[in-house]
Amino acid sequence: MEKYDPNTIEKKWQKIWEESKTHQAADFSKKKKYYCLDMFPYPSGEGLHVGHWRGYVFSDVWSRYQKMRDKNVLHPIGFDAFGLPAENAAIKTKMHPKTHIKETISRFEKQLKDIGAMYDWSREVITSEPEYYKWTQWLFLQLYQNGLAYRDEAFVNFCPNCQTVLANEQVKGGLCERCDSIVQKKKLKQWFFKISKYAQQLLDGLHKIDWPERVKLMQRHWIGKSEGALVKFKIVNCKLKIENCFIDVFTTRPDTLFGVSFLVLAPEHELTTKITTVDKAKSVEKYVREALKVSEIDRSNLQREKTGVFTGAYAINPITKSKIPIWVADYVLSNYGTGAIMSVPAHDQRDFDFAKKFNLPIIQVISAPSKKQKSEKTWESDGIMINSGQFNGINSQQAKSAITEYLEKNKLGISSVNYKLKDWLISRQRYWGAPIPIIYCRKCWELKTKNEKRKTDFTIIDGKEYAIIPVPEEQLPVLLPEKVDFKPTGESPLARTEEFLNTKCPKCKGPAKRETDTMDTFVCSSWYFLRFCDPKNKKKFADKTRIKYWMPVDFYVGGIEHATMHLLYARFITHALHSLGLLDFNEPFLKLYTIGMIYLHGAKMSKSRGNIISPDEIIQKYGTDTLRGYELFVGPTDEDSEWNVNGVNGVYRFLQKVYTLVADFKEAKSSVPMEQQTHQLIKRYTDDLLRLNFNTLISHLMSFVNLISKKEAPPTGVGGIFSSLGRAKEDKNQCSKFQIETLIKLLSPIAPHLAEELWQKIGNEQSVFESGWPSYDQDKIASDTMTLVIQVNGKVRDTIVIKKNDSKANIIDMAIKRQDVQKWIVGNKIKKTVYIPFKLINFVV
RNA sequence: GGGCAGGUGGUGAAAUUGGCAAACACGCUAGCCUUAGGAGCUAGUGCCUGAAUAAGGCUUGUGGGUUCAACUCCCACCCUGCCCACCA
Repeated sequence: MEKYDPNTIEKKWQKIWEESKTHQAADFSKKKKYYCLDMFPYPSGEGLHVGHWRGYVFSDVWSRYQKMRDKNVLHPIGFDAFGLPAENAAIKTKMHPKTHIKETISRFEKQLKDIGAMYDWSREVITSEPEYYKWTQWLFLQLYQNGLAYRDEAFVNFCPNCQTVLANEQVKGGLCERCDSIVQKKKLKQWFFKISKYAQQLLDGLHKIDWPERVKLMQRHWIGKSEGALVKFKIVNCKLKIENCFIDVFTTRPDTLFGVSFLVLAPEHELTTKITTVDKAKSVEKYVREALKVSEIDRSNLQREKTGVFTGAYAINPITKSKIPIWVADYVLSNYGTGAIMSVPAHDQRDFDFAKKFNLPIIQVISAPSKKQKSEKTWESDGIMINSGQFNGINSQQAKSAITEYLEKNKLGISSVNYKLKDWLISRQRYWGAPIPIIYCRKCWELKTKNEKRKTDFTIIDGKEYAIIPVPEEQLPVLLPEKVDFKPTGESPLARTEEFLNTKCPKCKGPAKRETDTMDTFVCSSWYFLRFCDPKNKKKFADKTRIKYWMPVDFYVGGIEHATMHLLYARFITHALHSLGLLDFNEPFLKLYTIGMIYLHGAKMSKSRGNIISPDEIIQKYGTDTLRGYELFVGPTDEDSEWNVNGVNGVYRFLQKVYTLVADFKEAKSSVPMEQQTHQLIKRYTDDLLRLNFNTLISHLMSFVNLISKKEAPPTGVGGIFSSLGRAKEDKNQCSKFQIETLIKLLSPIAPHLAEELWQKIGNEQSVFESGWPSYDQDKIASDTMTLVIQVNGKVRDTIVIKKNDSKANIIDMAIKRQDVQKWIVGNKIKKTVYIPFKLINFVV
């Protein structure tokens, strides 16, 4: 008996695959294309653990299946190599990020090659290579030239630990997504991408993509569309220019306009200081100063008591014409709506709390259904309008549009849509990223005529204006200099590098300064799937016809943590490039599959917790195929699962069993043993595969192998999925070639090395992956006899074997006569008989 | 506070979507083999009552409902995880 030696087999086949270039995808083919993509990893010094492997195995099984379905499969891999993790690790190990990343990538490459996946390594991309980031910079320029990238001063998120600003998406619950530090608000001049312009498109696009509902929902929430009205409140005794004497307010409840008893401005609101009366100036100034010091998490703490201060100013309610006070309070957010609200304490809990605390009037304008209303509470739902002049008596839902119409007619407001989605802040004060290809030129600014000086075209550095000059495309890439003191200080390390900072203006050829911030790594990863279509292209980000052939990605596999980061950014960039006429589709990923996390001892695997299982050791002991098998077997791939160290051995035992079964295989003398079961196996396996239930695939194979290695038929009715079909009576290892070939083919996506070896062993010269997917014959699955369950009052009392063509009356008669059935119905009258053909009979007594 | 998942043996889980709950594995028990076993093979293994391989009862978070029949559908509640969170 030969022994299963995974390490020899796996080395052998990996070498053969590599030498024959079998995994290289051909651009253009008569075959149908299939683009299956993993979210490419960022190489960290920690290496991959079995949790990371899960997704790679999953996508590879799917890719190999597609290949056996005769598709032209593109299954590429690369590295998201710029960014904080790499840079921080480099600082820690006192290495240059470039050297560090080189080492970690080569470690990752080895680990990824160990998977035995059908990656096309000839297309590998590394985002920190100039050949790649040249096009990331080019992308920036496309957006800039089309008004989709701009530099502006705003209150932004700053991580004091990472020493850089962050995008909204990278702040989770007031903490830095990377390092969990408390994020501070700072007013800074930064680069933004205008993702907000695409809010509606990004919302609409969700309808046409096959993504998990959970992810779509997260994106919908993040985009956060609200419909309502913008209402103008005129400021009383305003000393500003007349057009500035209004406070704009966004509300989703125009129906409550008669109930507005005061306005509240956010501390950051530009009018706050301008409208404050002299006698209140001191207290308002103090309040604003203190409010800006409070961190975002403290500020958004719901338990916190409301604070605020009166500005001394008043406004006019546009509909009631009554004079209402204007307050400042930090419960109003500056970055949502207009940064100012109309307060309706009777119908909003927050306004109610504020009104109670500062003793402000509460005006009820919607009557709640009598019983539901309690005196001390607000009523936030619909009801009948009261205290609302001509709108009294109608439903508050109708009042919404009626009042909005009234406002529009009288030029006091307009209906309006608001989104939570804010523009994407993409500049970073860190070293290890793609330099922003922008130059600031003082001379060009001075040369401009007065009416050419638009706000978007200049920036202020050290109190002086500079013209913003994009680096011309032919000068790309703007190389990231290597000799840099890259220690993060909150200011860009590149600003300390004179030879980078000082440059020549491409327009006027005079001395100029470079932008010294680098781009958020998420910019690099928001277009890499396009580069895989044509990774070596030196003239374009990718050739148009190649993109047309391969894109969009058919199947995208990765973690759910990117739901409102990478997956949103990549969609935005694709939508943007589409609107610029550079792509003829706008959704990059047709189908998305999210991988669940692997837990060990009830906790997420992580180095800091010390509960990491490394694939390397498992491979050494059991081989890659076993690990691949267990990664699937551990549980449903889209759910979190607990890793069981012993479970791996079960898969190993199974593969060993398959190996000996095939190695000792003697063709059966009898016609075709267990033909029916084999067809049934193909059906069950393929059905589960198509439903992406990969965790049950091996179970089916195990059941099948258990069945064919039985020596004798066990008594009928004993467990197992094939029990109703009877068992083999042939001697052990007397199989048909059909049976063995089917087994190997079905096993091949999961255990490709073993499958290739066994395929060769039974006399095939071509690869098993060229052999096509087995098909089943429905007629051969159907059986002449079936096991029918007999219930009495819903309880199983017996089973009988019936023939396909037995009549209903005949079957009921047979069933009723059974001893185990008689026992329960004797002496009772049968009230009802339920017969479900080929399934069961239920007698109700 | 809002939203979304999920809750099945000692463990990971399965159930063709309303039709035999616990497939397949892990673990455990017994036996065989072995100098030895963290190897292999064979058998058993949801829980309770029973000497039993007799017979019966119970069981999918809890409580109700619909149905001949519910892990599956409906209602209420409890617990766990995730996302968002003073978003006007």
